[in-house]
Amino acid sequence: MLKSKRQYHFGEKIHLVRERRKATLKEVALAAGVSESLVSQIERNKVSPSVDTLLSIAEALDIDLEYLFKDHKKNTILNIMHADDTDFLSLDKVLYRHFASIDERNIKIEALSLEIKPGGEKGKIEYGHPGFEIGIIIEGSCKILYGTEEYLLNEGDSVSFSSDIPHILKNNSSSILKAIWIITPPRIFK
Amino acid sequence: MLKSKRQYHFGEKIHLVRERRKATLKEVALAAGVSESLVSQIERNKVSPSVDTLLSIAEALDIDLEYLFKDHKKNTILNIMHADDTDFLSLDKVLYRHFASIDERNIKIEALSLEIKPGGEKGKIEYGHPGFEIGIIIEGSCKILYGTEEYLLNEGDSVSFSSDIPHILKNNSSSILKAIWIITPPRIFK
DNA sequence: AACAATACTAAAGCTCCTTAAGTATGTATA
DNA sequence: TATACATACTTAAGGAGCTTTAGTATTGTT
Repeated sequence: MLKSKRQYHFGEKIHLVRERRKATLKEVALAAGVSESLVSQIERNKVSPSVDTLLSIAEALDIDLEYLFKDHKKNTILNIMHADDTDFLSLDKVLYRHFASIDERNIKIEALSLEIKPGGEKGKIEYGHPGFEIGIIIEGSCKILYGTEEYLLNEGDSVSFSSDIPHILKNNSSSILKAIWIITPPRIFK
Repeated sequence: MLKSKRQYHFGEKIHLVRERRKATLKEVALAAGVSESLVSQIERNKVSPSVDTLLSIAEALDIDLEYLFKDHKKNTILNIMHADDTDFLSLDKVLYRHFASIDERNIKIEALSLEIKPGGEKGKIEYGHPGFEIGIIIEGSCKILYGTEEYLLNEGDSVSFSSDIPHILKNNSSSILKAIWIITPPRIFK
């Protein structure tokens, strides 16, 4: 039987994060409960660590697991979208306006502006979807139905929730509602 | 020396998926390139597999890594913060106002409102920090310095960037700047 | 009963992991 | 300058435990 080729390498990633955190091998080893030497060997891909070891180190360095396991080509640079050339999607009484989004390290976040005219609503009460959302009311007021609950939100209020419970945002007032919505993972725009 | 306590158990999850797929130990072992015996031991938590082994098996069974590693004690509920009882932090000419944040499934996101008075600035040009940010200008205008570059942002503009390059936000105008800022991982509030 | 198929167990081999010692660099002291 | 000391990381050898091979147990089929 031939030697097994190691498929997965985490060394560079761990080393990079450790450098950014300005942590020493000793510190990481202590926090992870393993030896300093082992961390060094792993960073240089001398060994393929056990799961327990890898996860302990990831925890010690506060590394997101998905970052470890996905190939990711970085070099994210600054990205500006000006107000007049943002994508937008208008349906019925709701205007979605796409802002910036993050799609790195498998962290996918989307921020968008949301305008709902009086009588309009966003979302469907029938089903939820996996993910999380944050909403910030910039102007106006609205009601949010979350599962069987119902809440009133006014200007300056914010809300965060797990999307897998059905949720719906209703503008029953007589003025327009403006809000910023943050969604992960992105759903509206691809 | 005492036995090391194993922190992470995947046995049940792997076993469950294998049953659902109606696959035998032998089939999985073959596809993963490991022995049948090993798969059996892992499913019964007799051993803590190496990363290579675990990932090979996960691949063979087409298991989503997130499913393997996340604790699913999900009971996130909706969380509302009203405008008048949000935390805030005021320093010099900058007002931070904490909004909602997400801290689930290893996704940590923080949204906050940012107000910078004329002449004020946020960030330090000396160093960056790991993470990503999204900014949306609600009112006013400002300049953003990113590495060696400099950009002008007006009302309605948005910006997204990797935080590990030094960045600074300056309000050189004569009116207040209001913005929504989204940060991951959170830094300002713990 | 005989046979095959699947799952589990025991012992031997191989890899990870630790301990201990080593190198390299920088800093302080005489 | 020389010496001593401290910090950060690497290397080597032995022990712990993952992994394989081989064998046993259980179940179902003809």
